[in-house]
Amino acid sequence: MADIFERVARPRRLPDEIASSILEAIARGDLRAGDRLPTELDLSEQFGVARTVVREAISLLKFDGVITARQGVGAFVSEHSSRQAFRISPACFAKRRQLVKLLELRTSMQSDAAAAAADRRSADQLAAMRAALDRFAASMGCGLDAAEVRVDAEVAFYRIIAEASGNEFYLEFIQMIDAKLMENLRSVVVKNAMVSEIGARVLAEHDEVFEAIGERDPERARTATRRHFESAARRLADRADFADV
Amino acid sequence: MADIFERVARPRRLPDEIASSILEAIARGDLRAGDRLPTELDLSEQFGVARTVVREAISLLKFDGVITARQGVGAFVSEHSSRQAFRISPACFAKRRQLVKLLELRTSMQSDAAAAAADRRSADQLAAMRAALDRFAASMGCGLDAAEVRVDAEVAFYRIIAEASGNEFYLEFIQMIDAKLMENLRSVVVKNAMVSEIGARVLAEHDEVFEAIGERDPERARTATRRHFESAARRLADRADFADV
DNA sequence: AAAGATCGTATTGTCAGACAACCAGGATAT
DNA sequence: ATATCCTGGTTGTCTGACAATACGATCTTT
Repeated sequence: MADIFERVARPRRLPDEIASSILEAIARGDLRAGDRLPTELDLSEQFGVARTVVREAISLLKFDGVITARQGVGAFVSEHSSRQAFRISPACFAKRRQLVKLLELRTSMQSDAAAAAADRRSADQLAAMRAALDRFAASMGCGLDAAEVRVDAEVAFYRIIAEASGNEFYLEFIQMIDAKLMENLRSVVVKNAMVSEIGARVLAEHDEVFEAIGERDPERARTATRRHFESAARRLADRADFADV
Repeated sequence: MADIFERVARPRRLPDEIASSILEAIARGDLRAGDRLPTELDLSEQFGVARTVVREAISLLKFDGVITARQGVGAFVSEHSSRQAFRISPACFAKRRQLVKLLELRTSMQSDAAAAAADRRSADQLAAMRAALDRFAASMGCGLDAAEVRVDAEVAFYRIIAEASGNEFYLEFIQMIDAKLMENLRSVVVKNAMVSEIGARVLAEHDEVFEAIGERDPERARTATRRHFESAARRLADRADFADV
C-alpha cells in the first residue's frame, strides 16, 4: 500500500516563487505593515519577468489579505489582523523550534476534537476507530512494512476522531497540518514505530483515548489524547535531527 | 478610540470573485477531487472575462493547494489533504451552526494558549494583562462608549495571553479568527457588554484566568479560559439572530 | 488670497493576442 | 509489433494596449 517512489518535485511556477519571495520580505521585516510595494512594473523588472506574472503573485497575497491594492495608488502591506488565511511556510518544518510549536498546536486541536467526539460520536464512528486500532495492533511486527501500516492506522484513528467531533473545522485543520507534518517527518515516525517497546506503550495510549470516547467521557478523552501527543512529540523531537535554529 | 464610520466596501476584484465561485463549486460537490476543470479559455468565456483574470483566479487556488495544474494537460481538483492554507469562507459567519463551531475552535486555541502562557509568560506580559483587565474594570459604565472600550480591552487581554504563550502560531490563528468574528459580531458583543449584571460576572471570569497565569498554574488557566469562552459563546448564540440554517 | 474646478500623470485592473513548454494520443516508419 | 514522429490541445509566459481610479498641480473664479 505504501508508495515506493517519492513524487517528483515539479518545477515551481514563477508567480508562486515571487509570492513566497515577497512573503519572506514581510516575515524578515524588510516590508512592514503600511509600507508600499514597488509598482508592478518595477517588480517585473526587478524579478525579470512579465507584469502578468507579478500580477498573479500579488493577486495571491491580496486573496490572503497580506497586501491591499488600491487602483491608481499602489499596493500596501496590510495590518496583520486582516489576514484571511492561516498558512504555514514550509521552512517552519525544517527548524526544530518551529516544529515543536506546530506539534503543540496539533495537540490542542486533536485533544479538543477528541473531547467533542466523546460527546457526539456515532456508533459507526466508534466502530471505525476500533477498526483502525485493530489494524494498528495487528501489525505489531518490527519490519518496515508493518511499521508503515501501523503509522497509517494511527493517522487514520485520529482522523476519524476529528471527523466524529462534528466540527468540520477541526478536521480540516488537522488534515492540513498532518499532511505537512507527514511530508517532513514520515521517515522519523516510521523509524520510531519500529521500536517494539514503544509500540506497546503507544497502543495503550491509543486505547485509553478510545475507551474514553466509548464511555462518552470528554475530560478523559481530552487528557488521554494530550498525554499521547505530548509523549509522541517528545519522542520525535529527541530523534529527529534538524538544523537546530 | 472606536471608529465612527464603517470602512466603505471596495468593489471586489474579478479574480477573487471567480476563485470564490470555483471554491463554492468544490464545496457544493459539483467538482470533486480528481475532476478536471474546464480549460482556461472555456472558463474565460463562461465567466465573460479575459483569460488573464481566470489565470489569476486559478493561480490563487493553486497556491492554496486546492487545485493542481499540469502544463499541457489541464487543471484538476486536488485531494483534500494537499491543502496548503486554512481559510474560512465568509459565509460561515452568517450561519449560527457554523459560527458555534468557529467559537468552539477559538475556545480550544485560546485555552491551550493560556495554559502555555501560564508556563512561559514574562513579568512584563503579566503586567500587560493586568493593565488590560484594569481598563476593562475601569469602564464599568453602561454607556455605549464604555462598552466599546470594554470589548477592546477584553480582546486585548486575550491577545496578550496568546502572545505570552510563546507560540506564535496560536497568536496568528487567534488574530485571524478574532478579526473575522469581530467583523461579524461586534455589535452583538457590544450590546451584551452593556448589560451590567453580565459585566460583573465576566470580570470575575477574566480575573480567574489572570490569577491562574499569575500563579503559573496551566491546568487552572486552561479550564478558566474554557469556562469563560463557553459561557460567552452561550450568551452570543442566544442573542444573535441568524438565518438559522 | 482662498476656494473650487480642471487636467495630467502614475498606478492598478482588464483585455487581446502571441508564442513557448509540455503532454497525450494517433499516424507513420521500421 | 515496436519505436518514432507528428499534431493538436492546454497551461505558462510575454507583450502591448486601454480602462478605471486616485493624487497632485495648475488654472479659474470669487
